[in-house]
Amino acid sequence: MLDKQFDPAATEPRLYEGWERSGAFACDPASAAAPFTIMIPPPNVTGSLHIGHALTFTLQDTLIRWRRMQGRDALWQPGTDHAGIATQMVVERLLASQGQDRRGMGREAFLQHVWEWKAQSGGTITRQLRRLGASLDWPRERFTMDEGLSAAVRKVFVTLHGQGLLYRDRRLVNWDPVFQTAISDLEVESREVKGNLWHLRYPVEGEPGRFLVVATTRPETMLGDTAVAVHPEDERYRDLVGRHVVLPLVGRRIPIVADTYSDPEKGTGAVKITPAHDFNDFEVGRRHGLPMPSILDAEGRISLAEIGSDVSQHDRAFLEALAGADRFDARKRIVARLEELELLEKVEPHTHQVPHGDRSGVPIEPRLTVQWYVNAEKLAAPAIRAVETGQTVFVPKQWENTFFSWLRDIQPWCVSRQLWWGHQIPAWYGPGLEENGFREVFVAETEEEARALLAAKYGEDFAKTYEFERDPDVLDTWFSSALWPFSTLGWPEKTPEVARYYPGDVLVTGFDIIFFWVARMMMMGIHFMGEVPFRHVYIHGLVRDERGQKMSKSKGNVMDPLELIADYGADALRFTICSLAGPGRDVKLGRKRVEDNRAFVTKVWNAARFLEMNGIAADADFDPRQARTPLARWILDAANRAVAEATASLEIYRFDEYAQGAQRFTWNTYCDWFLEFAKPVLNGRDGAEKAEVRGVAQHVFGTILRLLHPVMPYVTEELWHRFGYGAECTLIRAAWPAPAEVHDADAAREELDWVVRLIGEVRGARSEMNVPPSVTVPLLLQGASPRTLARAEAWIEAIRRLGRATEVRALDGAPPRGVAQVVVGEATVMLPLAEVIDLGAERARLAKERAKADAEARKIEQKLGNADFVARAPEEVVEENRERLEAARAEMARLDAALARVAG
RNA sequence: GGGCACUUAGCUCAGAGGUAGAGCGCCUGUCUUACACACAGGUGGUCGGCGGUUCGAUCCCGUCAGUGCCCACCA
Repeated sequence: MLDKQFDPAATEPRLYEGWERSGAFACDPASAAAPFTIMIPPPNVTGSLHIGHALTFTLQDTLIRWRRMQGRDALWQPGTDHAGIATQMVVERLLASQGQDRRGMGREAFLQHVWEWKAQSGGTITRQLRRLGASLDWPRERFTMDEGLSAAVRKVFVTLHGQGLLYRDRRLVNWDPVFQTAISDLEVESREVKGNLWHLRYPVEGEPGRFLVVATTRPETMLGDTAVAVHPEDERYRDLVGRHVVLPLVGRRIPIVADTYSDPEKGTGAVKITPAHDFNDFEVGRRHGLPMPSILDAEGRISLAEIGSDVSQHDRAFLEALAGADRFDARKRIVARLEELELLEKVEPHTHQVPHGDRSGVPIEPRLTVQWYVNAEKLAAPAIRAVETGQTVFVPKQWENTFFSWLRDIQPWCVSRQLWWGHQIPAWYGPGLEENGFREVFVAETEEEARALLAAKYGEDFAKTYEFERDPDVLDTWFSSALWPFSTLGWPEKTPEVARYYPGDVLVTGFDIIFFWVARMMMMGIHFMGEVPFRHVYIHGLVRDERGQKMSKSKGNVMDPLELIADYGADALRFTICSLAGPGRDVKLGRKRVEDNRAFVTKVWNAARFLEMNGIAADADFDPRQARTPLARWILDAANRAVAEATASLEIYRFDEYAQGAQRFTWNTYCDWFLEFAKPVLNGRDGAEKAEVRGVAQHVFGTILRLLHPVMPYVTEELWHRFGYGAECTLIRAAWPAPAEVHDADAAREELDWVVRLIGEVRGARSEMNVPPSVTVPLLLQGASPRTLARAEAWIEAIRRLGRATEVRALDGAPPRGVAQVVVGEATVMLPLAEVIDLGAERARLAKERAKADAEARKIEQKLGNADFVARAPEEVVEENRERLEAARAEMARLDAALARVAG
């Protein structure tokens, strides 16, 4: 016996273990079936499952389970990401709480700690993925810092370097003063900051009392100014071009240059140029051959190292006191000092966008350093073409615009990070200098190979004793993530997996990593594999709370998927997510929604209990083609259509349509109508009809279990076994339902439609008249055709039960006094309710029905009265309207007759 | 500043050039032997404004307004 309710907490983990143990998740490289591949977007190894994960992984699992049931050789590749900065940050914080710091312990000891942390907490997210029901091929799990994946990283680095697509350059980078590392453009986010615009007076050389006023939001950078730029056509400053100002505090003599970068509309029209601390200024500096002194160190503190060996530093005491000051502190002190010197013209409040490190949350500092860059422009071109030509298609399509807009204006990708946790750059420094003044470098996959290169240049003897210094930097985490679609399959080895599972079928992810990850996988995939990494990119929205607010810790509206699973079961959460996942829409998730959908899980469970109570179990011998009763043919036909719609929806990633459609069929069609129609038959005499209804009940229930399995795997799997459709944990590999051949489905549909309409009308009238269900009455048919009477006869038991009727028969003689009446097709159905109903209310009800029909008729009359419509609209549309008009008029006539009968 | 999306019932959202829909909420009945996490019925919308195309526009085009998001030189 099934328990009164499904118990997810007890059942789900048991089933998951069963699946995993039986190898149900495993792909089969030797299979003859067509592969279907999804690469998991690898979560941070030390992370834990949040609601956004629940969304993306539910969708992926739904696809994988569905394709697996379709007989595809499904691979959902699992794995985790080392997440350089994020992980290093976590471990550093942990160490700090123990009074330790990484610099104190050194690189090796620190990395030891990170690996320990990974060993300790790295299993969390994979455990949680299991709890969600994610059917990943676990034995294939990879980690971005596995030996294999690291080999792929080295191979790619060396290859790109050899191709000239990866190189060192000295230019401004986005420097994060907290983590003290370069970060890429993507790791920078603009935040609106309320600051000031300080107007500073720079004394014009040789003209005492004359000042050139510059406006700046960053007065502290003035120490590094090496020019002032004005627009070449700006009349106000024309005479100053070519002359100099004397930089206050520092005393440096700096030129006034003409450059179109200067915008006469902005500020004062004269802009100070600090090439080492501003991206635009850097370009101006390059154009004018300006010196580029850095005045801030790695931590964003004032450094005088490059400031003034060649200048007078006429405010030497102030500057020396300033050395080592934090940039924001320095800002205050410099402003105060300039004010003292009457060099501060004015201060205006100014709100502007300031780039911040996305992890550290502090303003980034442009900093002049040597870093490794990837020539992204070269790699981007084929990636753009692949999407233009449809080799990879985004769903929804509009995300392609986003993809294009970024790639078409892509900047060199800074891939080196001054961190310890990550793939250390495979480059070793030699004794010499290169032409550009950079240290001589040997790039190779191993130190031996690098040494061989060194030997080739300097001789064996030298190479034998030379102490190599390896580049201490590591690579951007996204460098290894970009290789994920093939590195996980064993590349650069020529494995069967690489041949079989690359390219993947679909990448499922959020729009927030289109640039970080999708675009880079496209670039690397095409470059190294010669083919796009995936055919489709399905982009889903964000999970928000029920009011549409972004979830955040500070708002306190964060939902924990594991808590929801604990409270309502994984099936309920998964179903909720799927049914809300419309294309291009955020998922607005509330606890109530999950609770509501738990009711659906329960509904399926209860349908099963009903079958069980009637002794109905799986019966493989039932043949839908032999079905002859209208009820069986009708539900088989409805199931066929439900399956076809579900399949079509999943094919176009309409998870919402799939989930809602499957739910509608299960609940409204199978439970509310089919099972109700089945009850009288099941309670009746044994015989062919009863046997067929029993057969079709189990058959369609089996279809429902399969239909729902991708989205609610647990409850369906449990019932699959309990009802004998298959052995334990085998639904996961059962075949996706195929349409059954149904004998004359149209006739069955037409017949059942009539029964449903009749019962619906009768229920509606009774309910509106407030007739209690305990009162049962005969249904008297007036004007019914012989066919209708025959149908009424055939369905008498269902009509009695669901329509609260005692009998159904043709009206003979005059209608009784005090009837409620409804019109169903050609017939008027009378319910003699003289004792119970209020005639006035019945009149009002009929009048309302009549008004509806009347309005409908008028609308169509007007349309048909329009000569243009009749002449120009397609004939079938005109004909359809004529038919509808006729039907509306006929209904009105019947309602008029009904009204006449109850006229007071 | 550039771009994308959205605006349909109280709420969350489907929708098709030709009869406006679902779930939730609300109201009314019902503990009808699978299910009150249920059953039955009902209320509720000039489909954001204004133009245009069309026999016909909620749908296509233009425009305006509002909302959200992404990108973009910290004067």
